[in-house]
Amino acid sequence: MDYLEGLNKEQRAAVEQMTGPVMIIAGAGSGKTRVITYRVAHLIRHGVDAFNILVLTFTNKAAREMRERINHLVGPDAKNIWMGTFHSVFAKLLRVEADKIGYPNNFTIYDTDDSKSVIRAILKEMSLDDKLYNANFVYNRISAAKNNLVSWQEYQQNPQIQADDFSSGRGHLGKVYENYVNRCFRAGAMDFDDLLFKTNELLKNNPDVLNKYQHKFKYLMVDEYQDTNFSQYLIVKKLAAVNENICVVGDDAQSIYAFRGANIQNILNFEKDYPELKVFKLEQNYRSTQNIVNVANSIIANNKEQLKKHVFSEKESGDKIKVVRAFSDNEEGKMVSESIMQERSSKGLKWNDFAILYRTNAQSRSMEEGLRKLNIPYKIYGGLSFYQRKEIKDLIAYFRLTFNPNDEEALKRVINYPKRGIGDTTVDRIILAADKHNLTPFEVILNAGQYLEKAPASLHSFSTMIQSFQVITKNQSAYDAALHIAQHSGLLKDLYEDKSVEGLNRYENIQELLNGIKEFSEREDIEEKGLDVFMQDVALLTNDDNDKNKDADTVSLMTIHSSKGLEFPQVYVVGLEENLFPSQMSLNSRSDLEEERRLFYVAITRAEYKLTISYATSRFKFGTLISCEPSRFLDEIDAKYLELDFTARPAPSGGSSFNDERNAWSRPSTGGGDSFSRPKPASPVKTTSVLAKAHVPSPDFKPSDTSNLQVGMEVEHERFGFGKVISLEGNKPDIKATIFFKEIGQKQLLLKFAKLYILH
DNA sequence: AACGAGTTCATTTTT
DNA sequence: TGAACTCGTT
Repeated sequence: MDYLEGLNKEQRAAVEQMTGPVMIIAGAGSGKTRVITYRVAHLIRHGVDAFNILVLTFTNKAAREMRERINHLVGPDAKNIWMGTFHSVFAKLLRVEADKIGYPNNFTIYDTDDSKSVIRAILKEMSLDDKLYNANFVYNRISAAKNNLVSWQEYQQNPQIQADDFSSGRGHLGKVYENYVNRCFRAGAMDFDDLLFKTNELLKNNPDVLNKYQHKFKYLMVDEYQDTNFSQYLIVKKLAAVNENICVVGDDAQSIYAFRGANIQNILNFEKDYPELKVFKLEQNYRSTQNIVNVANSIIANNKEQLKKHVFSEKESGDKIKVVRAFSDNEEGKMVSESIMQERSSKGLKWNDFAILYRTNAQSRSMEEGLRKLNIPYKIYGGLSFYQRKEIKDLIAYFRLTFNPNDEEALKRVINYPKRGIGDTTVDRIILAADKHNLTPFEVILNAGQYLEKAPASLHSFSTMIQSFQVITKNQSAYDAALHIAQHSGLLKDLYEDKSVEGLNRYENIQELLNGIKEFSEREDIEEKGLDVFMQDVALLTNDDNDKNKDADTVSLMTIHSSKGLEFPQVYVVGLEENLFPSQMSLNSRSDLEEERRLFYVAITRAEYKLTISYATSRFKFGTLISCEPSRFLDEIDAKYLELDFTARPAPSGGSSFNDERNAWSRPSTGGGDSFSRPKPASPVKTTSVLAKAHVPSPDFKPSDTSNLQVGMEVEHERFGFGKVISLEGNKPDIKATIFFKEIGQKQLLLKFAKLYILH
């Protein structure tokens, strides 16, 4: 068992505890992934069948990484382990068992945009105030309900929830929830939360199914357990109920997804659920210097809710943490870039050794600018992923529609893109008819003549096209089918004809997707490689699937959230300002603020030996310059670990004690004192439209019937004023009139739209 | 039906 | 700043 040699005592004990309920509390940098992968390897070496192991992670990346490492330890057997994110594993399971819950097994997975779009449509149909019923708000509310396994029926019956909704004037939320669920069901679609919600439903209502998977998954492991929500918690609990070989790994200090329903209580519940529980604490940090670990500890000590543990490092104490102040977000980017440039050359490092971490994606811009100016290669992780780009979603919508014509969001997306003369009015009529006859929109289109008053021929050719795609996908490889659809939908041509820079880019992205599909169809390691199989994973893929130049030497830029689990020799955490980090949204409750603090903890503990923190005293937000206060988190760090670098601007007269430094955090003295206080002019000059100086129509202005309009007549136009008809051309409804207006000159107007009052 | 100009509004984090 | 939506013109 040579591989056990590389583990410390606690790690090894955790690995060797193969049966029964196990909880591993793993401090940052304590070798958590190592323990999980070794533990899996250990199980397999002790005769556990890989088919009986289920490993659940939070991100695709973690799953991939783990699979690679396990593969390395145990060889090809690794591929028989069920390993993946909660969402992907249970999506797979649901596809097998779909019929038990009345879903087709080719169900579509709606992403957040799709879900919100459905909600918007419902709100519109119910004519609810879209301020009060903001789609984002409604989505989050429904999502929270699902994550807590509250069905729409329960939602509507729960007095507490109803009281809440009524008191906030949103008494219809329960009905919206109901309609949303039904609409998704009709479309054969599940949203992200459904993948877990429906799994619970499935396991609850089908004892035989539950039994089957309880015996299949004899050994369960859950990574990042602190990030699980109630829905996930319950699935795990149910699956583990027979064998109770369940091992969860987590760190309460790194719980940063409560906003998405994650519940720290799950760790506490865990102890209650399994009295036999064995707990292992991994407290030695192998990643960072003592200074960094100490700073992290001093930050997290401000949180009330946490499990007791003592993370320590035996590495050297290392450099102090550098704090940099800039006077603007752009300067912050510049200073960080210069620092990276300098560190790299003086220490002979690679770009790879650096990461810039920020709270919000929007902050990447000023960083990018700084890096670009110095020609520093960088890569942004996260942000909007490849699969979220419009053109990619468009093509994928065609694929989706081909496999599931009931997919309403896909339908709405492509029915008139590229333009084929099926406008909003027609689409509205289709949906209306679908509601009325209890059909799916696609079924209405198929029988347009029967259900619609007037059915444009374009509808028929559209449905014929989709049906032809269905035939193609049955008979051709994923790549050939995808290419065929891209071409025959007209999408490729439409993009090709757009010669703008962005258009070119979009075209290339489509090519890239097609290449990805080609690679997929040529894979040796899987049996089924139809386009439908490719599609099953797409909705769950995120940022870094097509990571071609993974090994390129670049500086990494990402949000702190997506940095979890990673490490870099040198880390820059930027934007340490009140209302940004901690985020404005977190200031209302203690628990939200504590989550921000844990986020800061995560950021700090990414660094191996050098950590730089920066903030700006002013920054652009929503296009306007605002002045910023340094973050309260800075005050929470013991000053003895810090090295202030305020060289960019003269610091105010230097106080020597730490408390005096509170002033030093603040704005550098840029001469006149509060130069940032009111950058806005007193009068917010409202952009008065051109209408301001337009013609004011006569008080009794009303449009005349213009069907008998003649050349030479004098007319009044609501905005263009008085004029004379010069000529008339065209026929039937498209008559175009050339009119000379006194005030603004000659204009051409289409009579069917123009509102004209005939004077004589 | 399609397009363009203007307006409003929101920005935390991700499967 | 920008995406998403509305409104008016062709």
